[in-house]
Amino acid sequence: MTHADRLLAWYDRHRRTLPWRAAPGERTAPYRVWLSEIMLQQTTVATVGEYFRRFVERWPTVEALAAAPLDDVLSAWAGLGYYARARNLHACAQAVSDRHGGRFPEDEASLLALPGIGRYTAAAIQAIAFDRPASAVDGNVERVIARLYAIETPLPDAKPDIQVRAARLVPQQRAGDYAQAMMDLGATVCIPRNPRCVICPLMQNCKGRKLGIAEELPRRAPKAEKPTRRGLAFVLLRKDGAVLLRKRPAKGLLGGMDEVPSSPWREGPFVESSAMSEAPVPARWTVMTGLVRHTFTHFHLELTVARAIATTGRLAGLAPGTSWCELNKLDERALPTVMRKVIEHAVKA
DNA sequence: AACGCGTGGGG
DNA sequence: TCCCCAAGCGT
Repeated sequence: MTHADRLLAWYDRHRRTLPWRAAPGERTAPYRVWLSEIMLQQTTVATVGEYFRRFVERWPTVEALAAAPLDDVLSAWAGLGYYARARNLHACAQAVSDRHGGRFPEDEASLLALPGIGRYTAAAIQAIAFDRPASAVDGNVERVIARLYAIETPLPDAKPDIQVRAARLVPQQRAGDYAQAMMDLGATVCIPRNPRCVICPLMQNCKGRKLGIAEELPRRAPKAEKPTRRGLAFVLLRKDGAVLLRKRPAKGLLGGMDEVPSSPWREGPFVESSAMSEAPVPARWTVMTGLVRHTFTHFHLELTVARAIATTGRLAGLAPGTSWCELNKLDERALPTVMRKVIEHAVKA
């Protein structure tokens, strides 16, 4: 019995039902495979579920998604993080509609040419949507392979070796099930801490287990410490319960998303009086007690929050790119989580 | 080829 | 409270 046979037999018994997963023996439509894979990049299954359902209900086809305004896509994506994914998702939908007549290509080169589709996602789409024997190596598979072969080289240096070994195991038959089985194994059995080796279908083959070092693998290069940036966020409220928002630049951190105005976020000591000079409008700003803390990929953020009530006279001439949004309609806006926390902090206190 | 890029849950 | 890390990609 080969590695793939053992894994597929396990998968047939333990296959999970997921929103994007077709019934046994059937294929998920390429649009759904693609959409779920983009959402699942660096994001947990539990988080993605509801977003996936909302997206496919609102945009049932790639052409519908391509026809949507980018801002609608960003709003629907709000909270999922890594917002470049949403921008690329939209661009990719348009490319598939325009270049490929609304059908996803099956070959690796064409897939890799689409925005937001890299090595892993191209392989996952080939395998899951088209049952082609492509090797999809994500973080789960890296862990499984590193343990299976007791690869002691730390990531990311071990990646080429892992890629080669993973590719050698891919079966010609049931490639889609195999790809999902490897990821499921990593997500439910060969987990980062306290791996459940005793129920693992590959236990007999696992060199890491034999050596007693499975849980320590994969080793990783030490990561850099995160600096802390600080700033002052301005929540301007209208008496009827609306808040002033502005649009962030199209690229970079939270690119294309909405935010409340704020002073620049900088490392080092926070000087409230100088930050206050960045206020979007002259008003009686009240500095709230407490801080809003948020951690991004590469830095911690501590925002002090100032609040003011807008007087009707100065509402008209606000800077371009700014707009009012009623507090009960914030869900419809492209507000990242950090900004929801800021507004909540300002309103509830 | 490093680095920039979000967020939430678990230990 | 903190650290880890998750179905990675673009530059």
